[in-house]
Amino acid sequence: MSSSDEETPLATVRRKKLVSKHKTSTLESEDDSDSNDGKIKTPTTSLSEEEADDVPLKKRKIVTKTSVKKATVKKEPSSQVAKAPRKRKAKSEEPKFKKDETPKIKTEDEEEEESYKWWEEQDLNGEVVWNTLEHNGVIFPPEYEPLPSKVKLIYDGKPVSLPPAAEEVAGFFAALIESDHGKNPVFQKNFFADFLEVLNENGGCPDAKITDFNKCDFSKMFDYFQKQKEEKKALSPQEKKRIKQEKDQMEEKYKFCYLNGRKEQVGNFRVEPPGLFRGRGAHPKTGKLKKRVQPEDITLNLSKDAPVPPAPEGHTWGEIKHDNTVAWLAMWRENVLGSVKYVRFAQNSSLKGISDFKKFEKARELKNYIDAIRKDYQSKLRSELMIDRQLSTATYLIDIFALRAGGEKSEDEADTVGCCSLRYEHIFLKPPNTVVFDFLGKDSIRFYQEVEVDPQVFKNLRIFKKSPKKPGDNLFDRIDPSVVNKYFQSYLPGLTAKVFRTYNASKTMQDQIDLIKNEGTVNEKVVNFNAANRTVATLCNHQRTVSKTHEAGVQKINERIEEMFWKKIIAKRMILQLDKALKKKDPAYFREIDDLNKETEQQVMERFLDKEKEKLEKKYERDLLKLGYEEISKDEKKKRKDELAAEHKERLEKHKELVKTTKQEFKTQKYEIKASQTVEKLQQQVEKIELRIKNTSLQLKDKEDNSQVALSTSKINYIDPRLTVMFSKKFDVPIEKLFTKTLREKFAWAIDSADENWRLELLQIEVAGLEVTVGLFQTSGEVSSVSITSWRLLLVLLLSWSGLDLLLLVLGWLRRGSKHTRDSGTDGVSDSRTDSDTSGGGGHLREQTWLLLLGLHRAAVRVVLGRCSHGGCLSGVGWGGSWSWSSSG
DNA sequence: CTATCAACTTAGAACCGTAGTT
DNA sequence: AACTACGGTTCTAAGTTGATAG
Repeated sequence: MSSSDEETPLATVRRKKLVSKHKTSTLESEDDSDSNDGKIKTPTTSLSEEEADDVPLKKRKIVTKTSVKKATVKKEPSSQVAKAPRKRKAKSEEPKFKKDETPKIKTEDEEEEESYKWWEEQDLNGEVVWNTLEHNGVIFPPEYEPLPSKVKLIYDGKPVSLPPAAEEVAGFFAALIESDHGKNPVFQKNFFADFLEVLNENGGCPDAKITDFNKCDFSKMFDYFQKQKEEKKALSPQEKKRIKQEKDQMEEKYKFCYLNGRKEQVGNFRVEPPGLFRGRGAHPKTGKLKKRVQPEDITLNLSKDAPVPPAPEGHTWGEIKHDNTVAWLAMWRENVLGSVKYVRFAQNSSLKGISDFKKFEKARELKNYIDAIRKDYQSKLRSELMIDRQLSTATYLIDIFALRAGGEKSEDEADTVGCCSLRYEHIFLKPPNTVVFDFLGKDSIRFYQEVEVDPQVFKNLRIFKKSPKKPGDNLFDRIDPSVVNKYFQSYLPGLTAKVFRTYNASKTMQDQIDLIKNEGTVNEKVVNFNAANRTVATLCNHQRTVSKTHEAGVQKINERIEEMFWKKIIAKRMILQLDKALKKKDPAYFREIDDLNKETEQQVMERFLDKEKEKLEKKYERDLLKLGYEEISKDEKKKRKDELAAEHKERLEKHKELVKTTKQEFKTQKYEIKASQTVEKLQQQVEKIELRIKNTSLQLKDKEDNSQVALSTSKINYIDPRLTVMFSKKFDVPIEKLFTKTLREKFAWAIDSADENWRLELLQIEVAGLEVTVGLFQTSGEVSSVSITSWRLLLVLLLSWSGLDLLLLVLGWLRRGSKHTRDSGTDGVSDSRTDSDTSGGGGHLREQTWLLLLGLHRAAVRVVLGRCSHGGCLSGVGWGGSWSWSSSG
């Protein structure tokens, strides 16, 4: 599994191994034959792992890691100063500034920051992420306010006093007693242990010796919190508004920072308040106390010459840093897991935008390599080297089923897995080639899929499960994410497992959008868009727990549908009652009357009547309550009260009447028909009801479809936003219907730069009868200095270029992104940039220069495309990944 | 090497405000 | 006009990844 193996041709590797050792990690190639698939011929099989040095990465989980690293909250800031920077590029502690840029900070009234378009900038690469950074630090949560003395924890039946610090912790739990966390035994145990610790550190409980969780009754505290919530809710709108305004005002200055002199938003400027750690799934540490973060725990990161924001009264900051190679403003170490928490820039900041853009460009680039990668892993599936089999099989799973990489996890985390950490028990093999995946992935979300796989993948999985492997053992014992990623990088620098998820998600979305017909109302188009979105979410296994109210909601809708159907039937019966002859004329129309059986009808009827009555009662209650708030004399109140009561009584009488007639009608099937209800009117009514049933059913289906699938995660993280923008423009759906305000801000770069023809594909053109796909690359200095003056293909040059034998250099002007076209290259580069000027979309791309580089290499064509933006470059892609491409012609 | 860690992205739950009913 | 279901926002946990320490 050493990387040198990968570099060397297989045969060589094998020979080497065979020489050095009798048993190797090779597979007999015969095992590919159908007759003994999965079985290894030689008894001294390479697969056996009695071979201690036959490189299984490690024996899973058996060795307990000395997890004694014990999340120490370091009290000494200096211990951290000592820590060397972990990035190679940050070798020197000195902040790096681009030579010609002097840090300067713009004054506030130069408010042009709104329109800053980083995507028109030249150089988005490089290790320095900021040149100047100024900010106001962080907001701390309010100090704890002890509960009123009457609100107490009940221990063993008696109210007891607690020192404020312990009371606070008890309160954290009390607030959760009704939730799933509060009922979770692990949560309870962890909470109680930490609670006791805090209690004892603070002098203990004066009234009782608290030792038993089960003797604790938190309900009084819980009730108090509930009451407080209600009081807050009951405040007048003006009061609420005032409070909010005050809060906003005090937070205002923390919301923004100055990044390279431009005002940009800060993301999470509030320090996380203390509380109980809410680990997901079966997390061993769930319920542990997350301690209050002090200013002394916090490291600030800002420009050397930026003013250091004052620490809260009586406090000092833990440390002040000036590291401009990282993108955080403040950090602290959290005590439960010992991990670091950062204060970062907001999603709409340029820095976030840049890395988002790069992410999607990288995924787009993968498109040019995916065929080769697939071809490669297909053949590697039969490799004689165990590591190659595992590598190719893992790649298959990552590519086809969008699995995550699956890094190893420690004992004190929830037991969840991804591709490389899949274990024996996570897959079931059903011959001939069906695999059932059943495991918990990130956030303990279940991944369950029964799928058919490539026969060779099936064979390999069977080999990976072969005895003596048993439950608990890793399926992939010779690879881990770093091995897999290294393998990916041999195709394309920067290619990692997660890029596959991004790529496949965006590709799926584009394919789905391509299937949508441009017709119907805007709302219908949005529904179609969401359906496409949903296929992506399903691919990525983005789930949400079915809300507690879901079941009830569905039932409610179903009941509504039943009720509508019932009313429809009644209308039809009335029609017949008015004109019996109609039944003969149109029997189909009346057939469904028989679909409603007696029992169901009675149920529906009774439910309807009950509901009606309930409505009356509710209204009465509300009216009384409202009366209570009114500021009028007592006498007046009494009078009104009596009036309401009388009114209510009257309504109840009416209802009784309704009950009687309805039941009568049900029994006799004879209906009281008002004069206004003619056959025609009734038929109209039926139509109306039918439409309502249809709509409600659609709504129900949507609700069901969306109940378990979360669309937002894929929309935010996986689907190239330019696809959404393309959809918006092509289908004339306002972008507001597809992106919320925050998403529009986050994806401003996409909204600005994509048009209705935007595609993931990077230009297809035809050169000398060869159809070629052209990819993106990063321009080097020489190329970016080429200037171009026409939008048509300008020149075709033959020149030699670093590493490529022959190069066909095509320079062209392209209008806004590449256009996908199969039959004609020049079309792809075509005209119509005039209308883009009026569209107001993004004029800047007019300036954009496209550079196409086609490398001709023997019968194959090496293809690269450079895209330079006015002398600068947008993409972050290097040369290294160019590869042979056989023409489709 | 291997284990660990910093720094970043991705994730669902909780919370909150409001649009769309009834 | 009140209520409530819902969408949107906030919060913070849980991943990935590549560098580095030992």
